Amino acid sequence: MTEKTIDPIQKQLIAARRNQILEAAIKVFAEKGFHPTTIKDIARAAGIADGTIYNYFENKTALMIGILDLMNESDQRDEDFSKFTEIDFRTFMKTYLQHRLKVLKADNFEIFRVVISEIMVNKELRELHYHKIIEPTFVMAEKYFQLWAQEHILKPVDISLTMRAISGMVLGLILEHIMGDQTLETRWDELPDFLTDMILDGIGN
Amino acid sequence: MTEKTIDPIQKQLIAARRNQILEAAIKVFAEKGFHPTTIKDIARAAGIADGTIYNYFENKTALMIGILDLMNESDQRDEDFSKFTEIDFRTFMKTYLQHRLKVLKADNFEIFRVVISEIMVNKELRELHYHKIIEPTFVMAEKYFQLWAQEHILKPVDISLTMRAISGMVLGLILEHIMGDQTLETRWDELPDFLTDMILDGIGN
Amino acid sequence: MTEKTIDPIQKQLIAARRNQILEAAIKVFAEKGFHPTTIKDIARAAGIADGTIYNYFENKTALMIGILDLMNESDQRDEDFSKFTEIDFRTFMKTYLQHRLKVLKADNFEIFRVVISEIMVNKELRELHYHKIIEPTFVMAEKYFQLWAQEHILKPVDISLTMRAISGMVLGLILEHIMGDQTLETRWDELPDFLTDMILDGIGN
Amino acid sequence: MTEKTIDPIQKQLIAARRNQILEAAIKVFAEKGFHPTTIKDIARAAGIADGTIYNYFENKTALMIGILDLMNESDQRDEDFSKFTEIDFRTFMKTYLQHRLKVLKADNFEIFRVVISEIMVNKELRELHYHKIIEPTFVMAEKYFQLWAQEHILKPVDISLTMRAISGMVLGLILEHIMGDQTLETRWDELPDFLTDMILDGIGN
DNA sequence: TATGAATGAGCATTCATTCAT
DNA sequence: CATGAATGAATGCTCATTCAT
Repeated sequence: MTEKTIDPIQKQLIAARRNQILEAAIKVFAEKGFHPTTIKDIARAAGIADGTIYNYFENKTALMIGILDLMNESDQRDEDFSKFTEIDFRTFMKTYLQHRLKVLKADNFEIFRVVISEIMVNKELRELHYHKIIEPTFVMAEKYFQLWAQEHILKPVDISLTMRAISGMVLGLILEHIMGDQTLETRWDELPDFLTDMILDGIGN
Repeated sequence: MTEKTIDPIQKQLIAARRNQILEAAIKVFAEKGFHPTTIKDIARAAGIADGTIYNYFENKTALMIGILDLMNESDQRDEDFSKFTEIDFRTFMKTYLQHRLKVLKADNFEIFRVVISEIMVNKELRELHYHKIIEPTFVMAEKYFQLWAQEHILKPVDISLTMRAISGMVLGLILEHIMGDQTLETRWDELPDFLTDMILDGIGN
Repeated sequence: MTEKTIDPIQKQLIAARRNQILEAAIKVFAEKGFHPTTIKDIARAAGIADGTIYNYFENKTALMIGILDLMNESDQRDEDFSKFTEIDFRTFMKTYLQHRLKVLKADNFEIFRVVISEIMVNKELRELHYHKIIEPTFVMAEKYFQLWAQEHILKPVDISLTMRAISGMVLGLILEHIMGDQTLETRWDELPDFLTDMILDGIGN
Repeated sequence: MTEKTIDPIQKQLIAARRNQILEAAIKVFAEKGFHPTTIKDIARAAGIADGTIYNYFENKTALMIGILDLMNESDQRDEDFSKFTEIDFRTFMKTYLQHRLKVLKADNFEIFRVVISEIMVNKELRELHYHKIIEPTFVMAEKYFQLWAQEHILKPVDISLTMRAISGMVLGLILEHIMGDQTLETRWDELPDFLTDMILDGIGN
């Protein structure tokens, strides 16, 4: 009997409540991990009732998906390769790495650990993550690499594998950091410069 | 009054039973993941009673630790850097990468996913893994890198970060593969050669 | 933003549900004993789900504590020594013993057995019982005994030990009854008179 | 095929092993209580294998029965009323109470707690205890009380209830001690004299 | 829409007892 | 008779989810 008018104010309220819940979920997941966290934990952290969460998310996994979307959005908000076509490749690389490695600073350290862990093990999350984050990134990056290759800024390398190697290196370093490596924790800020040189010049004599 | 001699036959029986259980655990964890797997699942897969598992492992997490040890052992059995000091660095790098990337072929694909996921999120496992696997590897590798640096086979790079970047790259590529990247699955065998060139020569012109 | 006012109706509902569960627990504990009784037994007897019990009691032991509290409350409701100061001591003694020994009649026979048994063996229950029931009783009784001693109604006996001897006698007789003594079961109602004479006059010539 | 000759040496060995097990059981039960103690605990304490216990005792409850028998035996070894007929009643009472209250000193404090607790709740133990310990004691004691009554050492009281009141008082005081009463713990040794006077002379003026 | 009490399936773990060696 | 590995039934407790109010 209720009209299905799309009330924009309603929409905003819903979005606000969703965010409130997601922020609470991020906080608690980061502290306790995905499995040990209960819906009650999240509800308490959000200052609402357990049941209310189910008005905005289908189930516990949907919260993870929501968090993933949030991360994705913030990535896309930040990421803008277009301005880099003009500047030189070394500067681009440094800036890109700086940006990618910065996510681990501040508070998102722990939630990253939890999200990646769950992605690895949950097929639904994994596919979502791949299609909404990994794949588009590769597709877009490929265009730039082709451009740079054409302009002989890069060697005529295999772009597809190169991209995967570089992004893999970033991911792997983040993981090593997450795993507790002290060296990386101490020297994290040196990485953008160091990696850029290594990627562009190699380590062999 | 019978002496508590350590019966070698007993020892073998115990080791055999432990392996029987661990193999069952690997099989079921790989299929269903760590959390969704029940002790009953593992017992059934091993053809024994639930309780028997607890004669050999303190709890469910101890099974993960056992699997980690197994992987570690098989790594150490395979790994022998000593023969490499003589041959040239490019060959070494290819061989090393071949070896490291090979683990994902065969059946250990899925269990890898599960083990890494759990390591990320379980402090006990994480620390164990770091101290028994990561750290020793870095310590040993560092010696070789220093040697190569002295002989000017390498540029005078920062060894500590270089090692972490390379191993991170391997780890990251494995993860990207695990995450479902089709390109990596198809072209996995090209990686040793490709990565070696990239690491030694860089991609910049 | 809604105030967390303590809704009196909520409070009553909670109290009602607690009592419902406790009554079921008393019933089943009395029939089967504490250890042999399962949470499922109690839930079934209360006509609710297993999990619901844990919304009102932290664990199985907390049910015992709840029962103890219930007994304590009913004791305190009944017990009123104040009216006795005026009347003669012999009458007081008879009335007191009548009251104390009455608890074993009606249905509380079996639950008493179970509760005392568990108190003896569970430190938490034991200390709770001592501080909430035994100790206050002794403190209050001591005042009356001192009064009677001052008025030379009593011999100048050691009040502290006297109280313990009398209450011990009551407890011991209850236990002997519980243990299955037929004589006590048959002649239970004679005890108040009999014990009063014995305590006041002694049995020696 | 084995001969059923009653080998007296065999018999002694069996008795020795039984006692070894019972002593271990007493030790561990006293420490941890009946239910929390496992057969493995007892086996370890006795320095034998789990299964061996089942060659001497049918099940865990049979161990309790064995302990009860042991206590009973030691009681009967100590108890000899015959020498008391000659001496005066007051001395008899003191000696009897001294003996009965002494059991709580030394180590049998904790095991007493556990045994009584289990007797209260286990029908088999309860009936055994009543018929093998309580009843015979009452029967024997009744004879002496009748003698003393005939000789006008006692008032013409109801012997049956008197006995139960006195033994109940002893039991009750033991329980109050067990429950943690500090006064009784401190002044335990005063009880025989105090109780004797109270029982013989009463507390009323 | 918000609530939070009720639900009940689900699971790790324990442990008395058995029995082949 | 001694052993102790194997058994598997049994259970307290958790928690995602539902739904009446």
